[in-house]
Amino acid sequence: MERDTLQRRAIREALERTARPLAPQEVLDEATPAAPRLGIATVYRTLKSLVEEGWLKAVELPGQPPRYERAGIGHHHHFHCRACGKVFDIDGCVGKLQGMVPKGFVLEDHDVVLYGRCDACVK
Amino acid sequence: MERDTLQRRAIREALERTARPLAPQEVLDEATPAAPRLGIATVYRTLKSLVEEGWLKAVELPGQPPRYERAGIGHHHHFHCRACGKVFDIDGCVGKLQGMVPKGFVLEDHDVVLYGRCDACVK
DNA sequence: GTCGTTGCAAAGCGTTTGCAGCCTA
DNA sequence: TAGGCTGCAAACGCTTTGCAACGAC
Repeated sequence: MERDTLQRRAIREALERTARPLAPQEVLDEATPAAPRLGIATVYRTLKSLVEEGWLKAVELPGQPPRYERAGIGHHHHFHCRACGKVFDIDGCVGKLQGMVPKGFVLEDHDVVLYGRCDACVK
Repeated sequence: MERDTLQRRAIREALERTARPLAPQEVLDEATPAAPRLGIATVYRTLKSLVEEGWLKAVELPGQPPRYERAGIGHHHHFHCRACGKVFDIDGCVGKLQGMVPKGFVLEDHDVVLYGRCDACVK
């Protein structure tokens, strides 16, 4: 069913090697050295199947193309650098969200996205 | 410079009439009755200029097409109902965000999106 | 009459899909 | 060898742009 190919190995390794969420194009760039003729279509197909498999998680940010990171790293949020466009994982979580919900509404989940400059871009 | 045309009046009125953020296609649907030959290109162009003008604000939600709402209603966040898909404005704001930022990073802004069911869908 | 504005169609851009050939199991 | 996997190119959906006609001032 799930075959072990050079391309999938390269894509998985690219995602394991990088600690931050990657966009499809970034995955292609990271994986191409290990799988030279890799195409963007294969990246999209592989990312989709890895998400369905539960190995990957899609990270959706407002106004941004989806990015992907390894699943199972626990509840966290994201920091989006306005200078370089990279997305970083943020530990910790805000509180008092329940109090913001209007009467009669049921709160099930939440997203927090921080914007600014990463340490590399501040310099 | 800024001319007063039937199309712009129709688009502005559609956005004033509706209390929630509207997607471009929703704006077209709302404004077409008042401006019959209105095209989607004009909607995009007008929304863009209304944003630049400061009259409108783009509302970007993760994985969603951009929506637009009137600017100047103050800092707030959004509640996205998973049942009906509508987006509601939420007053109030979380705290302690600065403490979540990694060392060396500069925090400039943030987004909070709440997910759940609105009062109408809970019933 | 000038020139900003509009509608249409074509072009972009990121993502998905069809298909013939390739390669894993 | 069978059938899943891949690369290429075409198809897609949404947004932007080029252009000639239109209409506000």
